Amino acid sequence: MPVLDKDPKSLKNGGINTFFVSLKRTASIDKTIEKMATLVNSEIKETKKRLLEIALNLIWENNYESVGIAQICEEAGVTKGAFYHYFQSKADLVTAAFTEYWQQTRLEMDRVFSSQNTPIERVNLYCEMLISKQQMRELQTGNVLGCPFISSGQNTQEKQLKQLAYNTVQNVIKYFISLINDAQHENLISQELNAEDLARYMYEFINGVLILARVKNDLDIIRNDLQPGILRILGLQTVTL
Amino acid sequence: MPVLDKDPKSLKNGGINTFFVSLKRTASIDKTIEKMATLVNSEIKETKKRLLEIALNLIWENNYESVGIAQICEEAGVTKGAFYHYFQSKADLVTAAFTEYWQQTRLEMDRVFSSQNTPIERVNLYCEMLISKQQMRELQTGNVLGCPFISSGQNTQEKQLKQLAYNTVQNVIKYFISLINDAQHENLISQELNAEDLARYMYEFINGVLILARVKNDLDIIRNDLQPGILRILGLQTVTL
DNA sequence: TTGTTTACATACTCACTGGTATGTATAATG
DNA sequence: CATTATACATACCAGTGAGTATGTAAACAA
Repeated sequence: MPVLDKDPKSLKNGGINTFFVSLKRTASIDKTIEKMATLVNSEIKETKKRLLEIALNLIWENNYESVGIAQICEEAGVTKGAFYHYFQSKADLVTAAFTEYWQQTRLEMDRVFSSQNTPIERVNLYCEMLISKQQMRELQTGNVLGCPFISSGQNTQEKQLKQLAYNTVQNVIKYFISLINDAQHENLISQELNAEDLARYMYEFINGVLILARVKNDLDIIRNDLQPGILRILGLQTVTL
Repeated sequence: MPVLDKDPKSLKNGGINTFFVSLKRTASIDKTIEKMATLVNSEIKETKKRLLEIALNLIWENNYESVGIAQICEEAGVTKGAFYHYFQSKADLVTAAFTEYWQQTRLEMDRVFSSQNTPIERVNLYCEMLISKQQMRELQTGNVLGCPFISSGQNTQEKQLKQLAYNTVQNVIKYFISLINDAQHENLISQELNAEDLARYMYEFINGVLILARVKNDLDIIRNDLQPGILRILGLQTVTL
Protein backbone atom coordinates (compact mmCIF):
# COMPACT_ATOMS: atom_id res chain seq x y z
CA MET A 1 0.00 0.00 0.00
CA PRO A 2 2.28 2.79 -1.17
CA VAL A 3 -0.44 5.39 -0.81
CA LEU A 4 -0.84 4.68 2.86
CA ASP A 5 2.91 4.65 3.31
CA LYS A 6 3.06 8.23 2.11
CA ASP A 7 0.59 9.34 4.70
CA PRO A 8 2.41 11.42 7.33
CA LYS A 9 0.74 9.47 10.14
CA SER A 10 2.39 6.26 9.10
CA LEU A 11 5.71 7.92 9.83
CA LYS A 12 4.63 9.26 13.16
CA ASN A 13 7.62 7.79 14.97
CA GLY A 14 9.86 10.45 13.51
CA GLY A 15 11.18 11.30 10.08
CA ILE A 16 14.57 10.22 8.89
CA ASN A 17 15.41 7.97 11.80
CA THR A 18 12.26 5.91 11.40
CA PHE A 19 12.85 5.69 7.70
CA PHE A 20 16.02 3.67 8.20
CA VAL A 21 14.67 1.65 11.06
CA SER A 22 11.66 0.68 9.02
CA LEU A 23 13.85 -1.31 6.69
CA LYS A 24 14.27 -4.04 9.30
CA ARG A 25 11.09 -3.61 11.34
CA THR A 26 8.51 -4.68 8.83
CA ALA A 27 6.05 -6.13 11.34
CA SER A 28 5.77 -2.85 13.16
CA ILE A 29 5.29 -0.95 9.94
CA ASP A 30 2.68 -3.43 8.81
CA LYS A 31 0.79 -2.80 12.00
CA THR A 32 0.89 0.94 11.47
CA ILE A 33 -0.47 0.47 7.97
CA GLU A 34 -3.23 -1.80 9.22
CA LYS A 35 -4.04 0.70 11.92
CA MET A 36 -4.54 3.31 9.23
CA ALA A 37 -6.73 0.98 7.25
CA THR A 38 -8.97 0.22 10.18
CA LEU A 39 -9.08 3.88 11.06
CA VAL A 40 -10.58 4.53 7.66
CA ASN A 41 -13.52 2.17 7.73
CA SER A 42 -14.18 1.54 11.43
CA GLU A 43 -13.29 2.41 14.98
CA ILE A 44 -9.72 2.44 16.25
CA LYS A 45 -8.60 -1.15 16.82
CA GLU A 46 -5.68 -0.61 19.10
CA THR A 47 -2.64 -2.62 19.97
CA LYS A 48 -4.24 -3.93 23.12
CA LYS A 49 -7.16 -5.49 21.31
CA ARG A 50 -4.86 -7.04 18.76
CA LEU A 51 -2.83 -8.61 21.53
CA LEU A 52 -5.96 -9.96 23.20
CA GLU A 53 -7.24 -11.40 19.97
CA ILE A 54 -3.98 -12.98 18.86
CA ALA A 55 -3.31 -14.40 22.31
CA LEU A 56 -6.72 -16.05 22.41
CA ASN A 57 -6.29 -17.51 18.95
CA LEU A 58 -2.82 -18.86 19.49
CA ILE A 59 -3.49 -20.35 22.89
CA TRP A 60 -6.81 -21.78 21.85
CA GLU A 61 -5.12 -23.50 18.96
CA ASN A 62 -2.16 -24.69 21.01
CA ASN A 63 -1.82 -24.17 24.75
CA TYR A 64 -0.73 -21.67 27.32
CA GLU A 65 2.74 -23.05 27.90
CA SER A 66 3.74 -23.57 24.29
CA VAL A 67 2.78 -20.12 23.08
CA GLY A 68 5.44 -17.54 23.80
CA ILE A 69 5.17 -13.81 24.30
CA ALA A 70 7.55 -13.28 21.40
CA GLN A 71 5.23 -15.26 19.14
CA ILE A 72 2.17 -13.36 20.27
CA CYS A 73 3.92 -10.04 19.72
CA GLU A 74 5.19 -11.04 16.32
CA GLU A 75 1.81 -12.18 15.06
CA ALA A 76 0.19 -9.08 16.46
CA GLY A 77 2.85 -6.93 14.80
CA VAL A 78 3.80 -5.43 18.13
CA THR A 79 6.99 -5.24 20.15
CA LYS A 80 7.61 -6.43 23.65
CA GLY A 81 7.63 -2.86 24.83
CA ALA A 82 4.06 -2.49 23.69
CA PHE A 83 3.12 -5.79 25.28
CA TYR A 84 4.46 -4.89 28.71
CA HIS A 85 2.97 -1.46 28.42
CA TYR A 86 -0.51 -2.95 28.42
CA PHE A 87 -0.04 -6.12 30.41
CA GLN A 88 1.95 -6.99 33.47
CA SER A 89 2.67 -10.55 32.47
CA LYS A 90 1.79 -13.33 30.10
CA ALA A 91 -0.75 -14.68 32.56
CA ASP A 92 -2.27 -11.24 32.80
CA LEU A 93 -2.76 -10.96 29.05
CA VAL A 94 -4.18 -14.43 28.68
CA THR A 95 -6.59 -14.03 31.54
CA ALA A 96 -7.74 -10.76 30.01
CA ALA A 97 -8.09 -12.36 26.60
CA PHE A 98 -10.20 -15.24 27.87
CA THR A 99 -12.30 -13.01 30.09
CA GLU A 100 -12.96 -10.73 27.16
CA TYR A 101 -13.96 -13.72 25.05
CA TRP A 102 -16.37 -14.92 27.68
CA GLN A 103 -17.97 -11.48 27.87
CA GLN A 104 -18.69 -11.62 24.16
CA THR A 105 -19.95 -15.18 24.35
CA ARG A 106 -22.23 -14.32 27.25
CA LEU A 107 -24.13 -11.88 25.09
CA GLU A 108 -24.75 -14.52 22.45
CA MET A 109 -25.74 -17.02 25.10
CA ASP A 110 -28.25 -14.59 26.57
CA ARG A 111 -29.80 -14.19 23.17
CA VAL A 112 -29.88 -17.92 22.43
CA PHE A 113 -31.25 -18.90 25.82
CA SER A 114 -33.75 -16.08 25.94
CA SER A 115 -37.05 -16.97 27.62
CA GLN A 116 -38.66 -15.82 24.42
CA ASN A 117 -37.44 -19.00 22.75
CA THR A 118 -39.04 -22.38 23.32
CA PRO A 119 -36.80 -25.05 24.86
CA ILE A 120 -36.34 -26.79 21.54
CA GLU A 121 -35.58 -23.51 19.83
CA ARG A 122 -32.93 -22.83 22.43
CA VAL A 123 -31.29 -26.16 21.83
CA ASN A 124 -31.36 -25.63 18.09
CA LEU A 125 -30.06 -22.09 18.29
CA TYR A 126 -27.32 -23.17 20.66
CA CYS A 127 -26.23 -25.93 18.31
CA GLU A 128 -26.23 -23.54 15.40
CA MET A 129 -24.20 -21.05 17.35
CA LEU A 130 -21.60 -23.62 18.33
CA ILE A 131 -21.35 -24.94 14.80
CA SER A 132 -20.94 -21.54 13.22
CA LYS A 133 -18.35 -20.53 15.78
CA GLN A 134 -16.34 -23.66 15.23
CA GLN A 135 -16.66 -23.24 11.50
CA MET A 136 -15.23 -19.73 11.77
CA ARG A 137 -12.26 -20.97 13.75
CA GLU A 138 -11.68 -23.78 11.31
CA LEU A 139 -11.60 -21.31 8.44
CA GLN A 140 -9.15 -19.13 10.34
CA THR A 141 -6.82 -21.80 11.63
CA GLY A 142 -7.53 -24.86 9.53
CA ASN A 143 -8.35 -26.80 12.67
CA VAL A 144 -11.36 -27.62 14.78
CA LEU A 145 -10.56 -26.15 18.17
CA GLY A 146 -13.42 -26.97 20.51
CA CYS A 147 -14.07 -24.95 23.65
CA PRO A 148 -11.23 -22.57 24.52
CA PHE A 149 -11.81 -22.70 28.24
CA ILE A 150 -11.62 -26.46 28.29
CA SER A 151 -8.93 -26.96 25.67
CA SER A 152 -6.63 -24.40 27.19
CA GLY A 153 -7.81 -24.15 30.75
CA GLN A 154 -8.02 -27.68 32.02
CA ASN A 155 -4.46 -28.85 31.88
CA THR A 156 -2.38 -25.73 32.17
CA GLN A 157 -0.18 -24.77 35.08
CA GLU A 158 -1.73 -21.33 35.13
CA LYS A 159 -4.19 -21.20 37.99
CA GLN A 160 -6.00 -18.11 36.75
CA LEU A 161 -6.86 -19.93 33.53
CA LYS A 162 -8.03 -22.97 35.44
CA GLN A 163 -10.24 -20.82 37.61
CA LEU A 164 -11.68 -19.14 34.55
CA ALA A 165 -12.48 -22.50 33.01
CA TYR A 166 -14.21 -23.55 36.18
CA ASN A 167 -16.29 -20.38 36.43
CA THR A 168 -17.28 -20.53 32.82
CA VAL A 169 -18.47 -24.09 33.16
CA GLN A 170 -20.64 -23.15 36.11
CA ASN A 171 -22.13 -20.27 34.19
CA VAL A 172 -22.87 -22.27 31.07
CA ILE A 173 -24.61 -24.95 33.07
CA LYS A 174 -26.92 -22.30 34.50
CA TYR A 175 -28.34 -21.69 31.03
CA PHE A 176 -29.01 -25.39 30.68
CA ILE A 177 -30.72 -25.66 34.04
CA SER A 178 -33.21 -22.95 33.26
CA LEU A 179 -33.80 -24.46 29.85
CA ILE A 180 -34.64 -27.77 31.49
CA ASN A 181 -36.77 -26.12 34.18
CA ASP A 182 -38.81 -24.42 31.50
CA ALA A 183 -39.14 -27.61 29.49
CA GLN A 184 -40.29 -29.50 32.56
CA HIS A 185 -42.80 -26.78 33.29
CA GLU A 186 -44.20 -27.26 29.81
CA ASN A 187 -44.16 -31.03 30.33
CA LEU A 188 -41.66 -31.52 27.52
CA ILE A 189 -39.32 -33.29 29.92
CA SER A 190 -40.33 -35.70 32.67
CA GLN A 191 -40.68 -33.86 35.97
CA GLU A 192 -39.18 -36.80 37.82
CA LEU A 193 -35.75 -36.02 36.51
CA ASN A 194 -33.44 -33.71 38.42
CA ALA A 195 -32.77 -30.59 36.37
CA GLU A 196 -29.26 -30.04 37.72
CA ASP A 197 -28.24 -33.59 36.91
CA LEU A 198 -29.70 -33.41 33.44
CA ALA A 199 -28.02 -30.07 32.79
CA ARG A 200 -24.71 -31.53 33.81
CA TYR A 201 -25.18 -34.55 31.53
CA MET A 202 -26.00 -32.16 28.75
CA TYR A 203 -22.92 -30.07 29.40
CA GLU A 204 -20.72 -33.12 29.65
CA PHE A 205 -22.01 -34.46 26.39
CA ILE A 206 -21.53 -31.19 24.52
CA ASN A 207 -18.01 -30.89 25.78
CA GLY A 208 -17.28 -34.43 24.78
CA VAL A 209 -18.55 -33.72 21.28
CA LEU A 210 -16.34 -30.66 20.97
CA ILE A 211 -13.30 -32.55 22.15
CA LEU A 212 -13.85 -35.47 19.84
CA ALA A 213 -14.24 -33.00 16.99
CA ARG A 214 -10.94 -31.46 17.98
CA VAL A 215 -9.13 -34.75 18.33
CA LYS A 216 -10.43 -36.00 14.97
CA ASN A 217 -10.18 -32.49 13.56
CA ASP A 218 -13.57 -33.03 12.00
CA LEU A 219 -16.34 -30.49 12.13
CA ASP A 220 -18.88 -33.08 11.00
CA ILE A 221 -18.69 -34.65 14.44
CA ILE A 222 -20.30 -31.52 15.83
CA ARG A 223 -22.73 -31.18 12.95
CA ASN A 224 -23.92 -34.76 13.26
CA ASP A 225 -23.77 -35.51 16.97
CA LEU A 226 -24.53 -32.34 18.85
CA GLN A 227 -28.22 -31.78 18.35
CA PRO A 228 -29.47 -35.38 18.27
CA GLY A 229 -27.32 -36.24 21.28
CA ILE A 230 -28.62 -33.37 23.35
CA LEU A 231 -32.22 -34.17 22.47
CA ARG A 232 -31.64 -37.79 23.37
CA ILE A 233 -30.17 -36.93 26.75
CA LEU A 234 -32.93 -34.46 27.53
CA GLY A 235 -35.61 -36.72 26.15
CA LEU A 236 -36.89 -33.85 24.05
CA GLN A 237 -38.47 -34.73 20.75
CA THR A 238 -38.54 -32.44 17.73
CA VAL A 239 -41.74 -32.16 15.75
CA THR A 240 -40.00 -33.19 12.57
CA LEU A 241 -38.88 -36.52 13.97
CA MET B 1 18.84 -46.55 56.07
CA PRO B 2 22.39 -47.08 57.27
CA VAL B 3 22.15 -50.84 56.93
CA LEU B 4 21.41 -50.67 53.24
CA ASP B 5 24.10 -48.05 52.76
CA LYS B 6 26.66 -50.47 54.01
CA ASP B 7 25.62 -53.02 51.46
CA PRO B 8 28.39 -53.29 48.86
CA LYS B 9 25.84 -53.13 46.05
CA SER B 10 24.71 -49.66 47.01
CA LEU B 11 28.27 -48.49 46.39
CA LYS B 12 28.56 -50.23 43.08
CA ASN B 13 29.65 -47.11 41.26
CA GLY B 14 33.04 -47.35 42.89
CA GLY B 15 34.51 -46.94 46.32
CA ILE B 16 36.02 -43.71 47.57
CA ASN B 17 35.09 -41.59 44.59
CA THR B 18 31.41 -42.41 44.88
CA PHE B 19 31.51 -41.82 48.59
CA PHE B 20 32.32 -38.17 48.16
CA VAL B 21 30.01 -37.65 45.24
CA SER B 22 27.14 -39.14 47.20
CA LEU B 23 27.21 -36.20 49.56
CA LYS B 24 25.59 -33.97 46.94
CA ARG B 25 23.72 -36.50 44.84
CA THR B 26 21.01 -37.63 47.19
CA ALA B 27 18.40 -38.39 44.52
CA SER B 28 20.66 -40.87 42.85
CA ILE B 29 21.49 -42.52 46.13
CA ASP B 30 17.82 -42.65 47.05
CA LYS B 31 17.14 -44.47 43.84
CA THR B 32 19.86 -46.99 44.55
CA ILE B 33 18.37 -47.61 47.95
CA GLU B 34 14.90 -47.99 46.50
CA LYS B 35 16.29 -50.35 43.90
CA MET B 36 17.66 -52.49 46.67
CA ALA B 37 14.37 -52.41 48.48
CA THR B 38 12.40 -53.47 45.43
CA LEU B 39 14.97 -56.12 44.68
CA VAL B 40 14.19 -57.68 48.01
CA ASN B 41 10.44 -58.08 47.75
CA SER B 42 9.64 -58.08 44.03
CA GLU B 43 11.01 -58.07 40.52
CA ILE B 44 13.63 -55.62 39.37
CA LYS B 45 11.93 -52.32 38.64
CA GLU B 46 14.50 -50.68 36.44
CA THR B 47 15.33 -47.12 35.59
CA LYS B 48 13.49 -47.28 32.31
CA LYS B 49 10.20 -48.25 33.90
CA ARG B 50 10.59 -45.55 36.51
CA LEU B 51 11.07 -42.96 33.78
CA LEU B 52 8.03 -44.22 31.90
CA GLU B 53 5.91 -44.15 35.01
CA ILE B 54 7.01 -40.74 36.23
CA ALA B 55 6.70 -39.21 32.77
CA LEU B 56 3.15 -40.47 32.43
CA ASN B 57 2.20 -39.19 35.87
CA LEU B 58 3.73 -35.76 35.48
CA ILE B 59 2.41 -35.13 32.00
CA TRP B 60 -1.01 -36.50 32.82
CA GLU B 61 -1.18 -34.14 35.75
CA ASN B 62 0.17 -31.15 33.84
CA ASN B 63 1.01 -31.22 30.15
CA TYR B 64 3.69 -32.17 27.71
CA GLU B 65 5.19 -28.74 27.28
CA SER B 66 5.33 -27.73 30.91
CA VAL B 67 7.02 -30.87 32.15
CA GLY B 68 10.78 -30.79 31.63
CA ILE B 69 13.24 -33.62 31.24
CA ALA B 70 15.12 -32.37 34.28
CA GLN B 71 11.95 -32.62 36.35
CA ILE B 72 11.19 -36.12 35.12
CA CYS B 73 14.73 -37.22 35.88
CA GLU B 74 14.73 -35.69 39.31
CA GLU B 75 11.44 -37.27 40.35
CA ALA B 76 12.57 -40.58 38.97
CA GLY B 77 15.85 -40.24 40.85
CA VAL B 78 17.79 -40.59 37.64
CA THR B 79 20.31 -38.46 35.81
CA LYS B 80 20.13 -37.15 32.29
CA GLY B 81 22.73 -39.61 31.23
CA ALA B 82 20.38 -42.41 32.18
CA PHE B 83 17.51 -40.71 30.42
CA TYR B 84 19.27 -40.36 27.11
CA HIS B 85 20.62 -43.83 27.45
CA TYR B 86 17.12 -45.22 27.21
CA PHE B 87 15.33 -42.63 25.12
CA GLN B 88 16.33 -40.54 22.15
CA SER B 89 14.25 -37.53 23.09
CA LYS B 90 11.53 -36.24 25.33
CA ALA B 91 8.94 -37.02 22.69
CA ASP B 92 10.32 -40.53 22.47
CA LEU B 93 9.93 -41.13 26.19
CA VAL B 94 6.46 -39.71 26.37
CA THR B 95 5.22 -41.64 23.40
CA ALA B 96 6.62 -44.79 24.95
CA ALA B 97 5.03 -43.97 28.30
CA PHE B 98 1.59 -43.41 26.83
CA THR B 99 1.83 -46.42 24.54
CA GLU B 100 2.79 -48.54 27.50
CA TYR B 101 -0.15 -47.19 29.46
CA TRP B 102 -2.55 -48.02 26.67
CA GLN B 103 -1.21 -51.57 26.47
CA GLN B 104 -2.04 -52.05 30.13
CA THR B 105 -5.43 -50.44 29.78
CA ARG B 106 -6.26 -52.59 26.77
CA LEU B 107 -5.98 -55.72 28.88
CA GLU B 108 -8.43 -54.36 31.41
CA MET B 109 -10.76 -53.22 28.65
CA ASP B 110 -10.73 -56.69 27.10
CA ARG B 111 -11.71 -58.16 30.43
CA VAL B 112 -14.46 -55.60 31.07
CA PHE B 113 -15.93 -55.80 27.58
CA SER B 114 -15.67 -59.57 27.39
CA SER B 115 -18.52 -61.22 25.51
CA GLN B 116 -19.01 -63.27 28.64
CA ASN B 117 -20.52 -60.20 30.32
CA THR B 118 -24.01 -58.94 29.57
CA PRO B 119 -24.24 -55.43 28.09
CA ILE B 120 -25.32 -53.95 31.38
CA GLU B 121 -22.57 -55.77 33.21
CA ARG B 122 -20.09 -54.33 30.78
CA VAL B 123 -21.33 -50.81 31.40
CA ASN B 124 -21.19 -51.31 35.13
CA LEU B 125 -17.76 -52.88 35.09
CA TYR B 126 -16.48 -50.13 32.85
CA CYS B 127 -17.79 -47.46 35.18
CA GLU B 128 -16.27 -49.22 38.16
CA MET B 129 -12.97 -49.49 36.36
CA LEU B 130 -12.90 -45.81 35.48
CA ILE B 131 -13.85 -44.77 38.98
CA SER B 132 -11.24 -46.93 40.68
CA LYS B 133 -8.56 -45.74 38.26
CA GLN B 134 -9.40 -42.11 38.87
CA GLN B 135 -9.52 -42.73 42.57
CA MET B 136 -6.03 -44.17 42.47
CA ARG B 137 -4.72 -41.14 40.62
CA GLU B 138 -6.42 -38.82 43.04
CA LEU B 139 -4.76 -40.56 45.94
CA GLN B 140 -1.39 -40.30 44.23
CA THR B 141 -1.60 -36.74 43.01
CA GLY B 142 -4.37 -35.14 45.00
CA ASN B 143 -6.15 -34.28 41.78
CA VAL B 144 -8.74 -35.80 39.49
CA LEU B 145 -6.95 -36.20 36.19
CA GLY B 146 -9.42 -37.61 33.67
CA CYS B 147 -8.26 -39.41 30.54
CA PRO B 148 -4.53 -39.04 29.88
CA PHE B 149 -4.83 -39.29 26.13
CA ILE B 150 -7.36 -36.51 26.03
CA SER B 151 -5.96 -34.30 28.77
CA SER B 152 -2.46 -34.45 27.43
CA GLY B 153 -2.92 -35.39 23.83
CA GLN B 154 -5.50 -33.02 22.46
CA ASN B 155 -3.81 -29.68 22.77
CA THR B 156 -0.13 -30.41 22.69
CA GLN B 157 2.28 -29.45 19.94
CA GLU B 158 3.62 -32.97 19.91
CA LYS B 159 2.18 -34.76 16.92
CA GLN B 160 3.01 -38.22 18.13
CA LEU B 161 0.92 -37.63 21.24
CA LYS B 162 -1.95 -36.28 19.19
CA GLN B 163 -1.83 -39.32 16.96
CA LEU B 164 -1.85 -41.58 19.98
CA ALA B 165 -4.89 -39.82 21.37
CA TYR B 166 -6.66 -40.23 18.06
CA ASN B 167 -5.86 -43.92 17.78
CA THR B 168 -6.88 -44.61 21.34
CA VAL B 169 -10.22 -42.93 20.83
CA GLN B 170 -10.91 -45.06 17.79
CA ASN B 171 -10.02 -48.20 19.70
CA VAL B 172 -12.13 -47.37 22.72
CA ILE B 173 -15.15 -46.69 20.57
CA LYS B 174 -14.82 -50.15 19.07
CA TYR B 175 -15.57 -51.67 22.48
CA PHE B 176 -18.68 -49.54 22.71
CA ILE B 177 -19.89 -50.49 19.26
CA SER B 178 -19.76 -54.19 19.95
CA LEU B 179 -21.43 -53.60 23.30
CA ILE B 180 -24.29 -51.85 21.53
CA ASN B 181 -24.46 -54.44 18.79
CA ASP B 182 -24.84 -57.17 21.37
CA ALA B 183 -27.45 -55.17 23.29
CA GLN B 184 -29.42 -54.60 20.13
CA HIS B 185 -29.25 -58.30 19.32
CA GLU B 186 -30.75 -59.01 22.71
CA ASN B 187 -33.35 -56.31 22.11
CA LEU B 188 -32.11 -54.25 25.03
CA ILE B 189 -31.57 -51.30 22.70
CA SER B 190 -33.84 -50.26 19.86
CA GLN B 191 -32.60 -51.72 16.60
CA GLU B 192 -33.53 -48.57 14.76
CA LEU B 193 -30.63 -46.70 16.26
CA ASN B 194 -27.27 -46.65 14.55
CA ALA B 195 -24.71 -48.44 16.70
CA GLU B 196 -21.77 -46.31 15.54
CA ASP B 197 -23.61 -43.08 16.34
CA LEU B 198 -24.70 -44.32 19.72
CA ALA B 199 -21.20 -45.51 20.54
CA ARG B 200 -19.85 -42.08 19.68
CA TYR B 201 -22.45 -40.35 21.84
CA MET B 202 -21.49 -42.67 24.64
CA TYR B 203 -17.81 -41.96 24.21
CA GLU B 204 -18.40 -38.24 24.01
CA PHE B 205 -20.45 -38.28 27.17
CA ILE B 206 -17.90 -40.29 29.13
CA ASN B 207 -15.14 -37.98 28.06
CA GLY B 208 -17.19 -34.99 29.04
CA VAL B 209 -17.77 -36.45 32.46
CA LEU B 210 -14.06 -37.07 32.96
CA ILE B 211 -13.21 -33.55 31.90
CA LEU B 212 -15.79 -31.94 34.12
CA ALA B 213 -14.47 -34.02 37.00
CA ARG B 214 -10.99 -32.74 36.22
CA VAL B 215 -12.05 -29.13 35.90
CA LYS B 216 -14.01 -29.25 39.16
CA ASN B 217 -11.43 -31.57 40.65
CA ASP B 218 -14.27 -33.63 42.02
CA LEU B 219 -14.42 -37.39 41.79
CA ASP B 220 -18.10 -37.39 42.73
CA ILE B 221 -18.89 -36.07 39.27
CA ILE B 222 -17.73 -39.39 37.86
CA ARG B 223 -19.35 -41.42 40.60
CA ASN B 224 -22.72 -39.74 40.16
CA ASP B 225 -22.94 -39.01 36.44
CA LEU B 226 -21.11 -41.73 34.60
CA GLN B 227 -23.34 -44.76 34.89
CA PRO B 228 -26.79 -43.11 34.82
CA GLY B 229 -25.72 -40.91 31.92
CA ILE B 230 -24.47 -43.81 29.86
CA LEU B 231 -27.61 -45.81 30.53
CA ARG B 232 -29.73 -42.83 29.56
CA ILE B 233 -27.89 -42.32 26.30
CA LEU B 234 -28.03 -45.99 25.42
CA GLY B 235 -31.61 -46.33 26.60
CA LEU B 236 -30.58 -49.31 28.69
CA GLN B 237 -32.49 -49.89 31.89
CA THR B 238 -31.07 -51.60 34.94
CA VAL B 239 -33.24 -54.14 36.68
CA THR B 240 -32.95 -52.31 39.96
CA LEU B 241 -34.53 -49.14 38.63
C1' DT C 1 5.98 26.84 26.52
C1' DT C 2 7.15 23.49 29.49
C1' DG C 3 6.40 19.44 32.05
C1' DT C 4 4.12 15.10 32.33
C1' DT C 5 1.90 11.12 30.80
C1' DT C 6 1.01 7.75 27.17
C1' DA C 7 2.44 4.52 23.96
C1' DC C 8 5.32 2.29 22.40
C1' DA C 9 10.64 0.52 20.55
C1' DT C 10 15.34 -1.67 21.40
C1' DA C 11 18.46 -3.97 23.72
C1' DC C 12 19.39 -6.57 27.33
C1' DT C 13 19.38 -10.16 31.42
C1' DC C 14 19.16 -14.46 33.30
C1' DA C 15 17.06 -18.68 34.43
C1' DC C 16 15.94 -22.68 32.28
C1' DT C 17 15.22 -26.00 28.15
C1' DG C 18 16.24 -29.96 25.39
C1' DG C 19 20.11 -32.10 24.01
C1' DT C 20 25.33 -33.51 23.69
C1' DA C 21 30.06 -34.94 24.84
C1' DT C 22 32.63 -37.44 27.56
C1' DG C 23 33.89 -40.28 31.42
C1' DT C 24 33.52 -44.57 34.12
C1' DA C 25 32.05 -48.60 36.79
C1' DT C 26 29.94 -53.02 36.01
C1' DA C 27 28.36 -57.04 33.17
C1' DA C 28 28.72 -59.89 29.35
C1' DT C 29 31.51 -62.09 25.76
C1' DG C 30 35.25 -64.23 23.18
C1' DC D 1 42.03 -62.36 30.76
C1' DA D 2 41.17 -58.75 27.43
C1' DT D 3 37.64 -56.51 25.12
C1' DT D 4 33.31 -54.85 24.18
C1' DA D 5 28.74 -53.41 25.47
C1' DT D 6 25.76 -51.67 28.92
C1' DA D 7 24.19 -48.50 32.20
C1' DC D 8 24.62 -44.93 33.84
C1' DA D 9 26.97 -39.95 35.84
C1' DT D 10 28.83 -35.03 35.17
C1' DA D 11 29.65 -31.18 32.86
C1' DC D 12 28.54 -28.49 29.40
C1' DC D 13 26.14 -25.83 25.36
C1' DA D 14 23.28 -23.24 22.42
C1' DG D 15 18.73 -21.58 22.20
C1' DT D 16 14.62 -19.80 24.18
C1' DG D 17 11.59 -18.23 27.84
C1' DA D 18 9.61 -14.42 30.51
C1' DG D 19 10.63 -10.24 32.06
C1' DT D 20 13.38 -5.54 32.57
C1' DA D 21 15.84 -1.12 31.73
C1' DT D 22 16.04 2.56 29.14
C1' DG D 23 14.96 5.58 25.48
C1' DT D 24 11.86 8.48 22.77
C1' DA D 25 8.16 10.42 19.83
C1' DA D 26 3.67 12.18 20.30
C1' DA D 27 -0.45 13.79 23.08
C1' DC D 28 -2.07 16.21 26.63
C1' DA D 29 -2.06 19.43 30.72
C1' DA D 30 -0.72 23.44 33.22
